[in-house]
Amino acid sequence: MNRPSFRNWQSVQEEVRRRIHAREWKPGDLIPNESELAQEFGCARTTVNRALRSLAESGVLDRRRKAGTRVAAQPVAKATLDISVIRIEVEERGQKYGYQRIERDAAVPPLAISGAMKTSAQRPLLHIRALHLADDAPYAFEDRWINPDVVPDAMQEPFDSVSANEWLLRHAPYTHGEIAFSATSATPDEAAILGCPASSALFAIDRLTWDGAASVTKVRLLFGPGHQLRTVL
Amino acid sequence: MNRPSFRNWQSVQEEVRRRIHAREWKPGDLIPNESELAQEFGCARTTVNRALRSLAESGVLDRRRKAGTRVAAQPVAKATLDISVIRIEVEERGQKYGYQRIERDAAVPPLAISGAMKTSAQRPLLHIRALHLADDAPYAFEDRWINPDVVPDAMQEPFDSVSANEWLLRHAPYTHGEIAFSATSATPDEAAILGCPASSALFAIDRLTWDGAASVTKVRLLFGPGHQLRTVL
DNA sequence: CAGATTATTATGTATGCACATAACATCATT
DNA sequence: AATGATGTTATGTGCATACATAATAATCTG
Repeated sequence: MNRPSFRNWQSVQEEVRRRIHAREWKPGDLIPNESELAQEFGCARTTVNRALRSLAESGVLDRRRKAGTRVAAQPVAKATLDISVIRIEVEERGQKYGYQRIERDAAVPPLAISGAMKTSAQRPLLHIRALHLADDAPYAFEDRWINPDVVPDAMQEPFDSVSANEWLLRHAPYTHGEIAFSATSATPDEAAILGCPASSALFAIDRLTWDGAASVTKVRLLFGPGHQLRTVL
Repeated sequence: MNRPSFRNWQSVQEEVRRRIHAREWKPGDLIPNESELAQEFGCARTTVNRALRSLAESGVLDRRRKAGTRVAAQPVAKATLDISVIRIEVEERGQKYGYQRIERDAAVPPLAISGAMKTSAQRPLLHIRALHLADDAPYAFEDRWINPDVVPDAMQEPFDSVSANEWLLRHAPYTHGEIAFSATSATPDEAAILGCPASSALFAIDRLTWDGAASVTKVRLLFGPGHQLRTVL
């Protein structure tokens, strides 16, 4: 029997996936090296490398120089969440997007905020509270602090029609950030804003972005009961 | 002035990132094509391609054949969550992992389950309920249904010391899956198991995995109040 | 001029080769 | 036997070249 040839990296990847799935290569197993696979598959080593590198990125393989490539013993599923602007998120659900600014002022933030943002405890920050709507119903409550030292232009923005969520993405570049997801019980205030019973279980996204060593903005987004963040594995 | 040369793809990537961050290339802008950049950077087109491809994967650039490469207008932040085995998760927090099986039986699932898993409404599935502990305190409550047609070996497993969470990853290959995050109010039953007040806001992860067209398992993981799922941007 | 055909162009990828680098193995030295 | 130098090996990457492919632009044709 003449073995089929795998002449592009996608088909090599598929074949490797198949062998792992078929348990020909079991979790923890060392697989043949690139040169051997290239010979077997009838393609260049570069092509095999491309396929294996991609599989390593998605967590299926563990690769180490000299040590070789092995099937991930503990296959960590990598779920990639696309965090976009809320307006886009709502529109992609086929709903009408709406926005309401609730509050905008400069204020000295609670210590938890200035601490996390590494700003001076007395320094007033720009504080925005707003509601995002989907089909005229409350969708997400945004509570945001902006560092005016990093984004001075924000002080001139009213954020009454364009959300800070959207404005910042366009005007405030950042280098890195942290994001956390959690569940929280609605305070009476939050419940009133989101139009849900007090103590409802809300889905919370906390995000903190940095431009180098300085924090840009810290935001908490609260989603009403029933909200799901979904993706594929 | 002699321009610096960028002789590896990481430094090319860095330079592109810098230009975008410095607004030399603004969101939506078409950037020079690979050949031009290769010439400017004094490297091969392959190297530029590697850098730009990687940036496109992370959502910073939009690339289309012939149309060229442009800076993403709506930079979607891609948060990658590593979903691993709960035991590993706990151990990585430096805590002692514990496991308790609460229930194991074959039962006809609610319609919501058989519907989602696309199994016959009368078909009994393997039902496991278990508690994961961190430093002897409740950490996560696992409520799982397993499709015995796809994972017959599971019927022989007691799941009293090794969690289904871990056993399945080792013994039940899957091709794809869905995952959803949400917040939910603790039922009295759940509250008792997790040792928290009834109606507490719990963080829920729902996962459904498939092997081709057949569902492998559907699981709901509930985490106690205060639990956060965090990652970097 | 509408619609189909063809050319052009930028990205996508395969290949052979070379060398870099990390990690491990081996052997020599104290 | 501990320590350090050296070699070996598998992956990681760069380069030149060639061709593939998708999408657009230009051209031809009825």
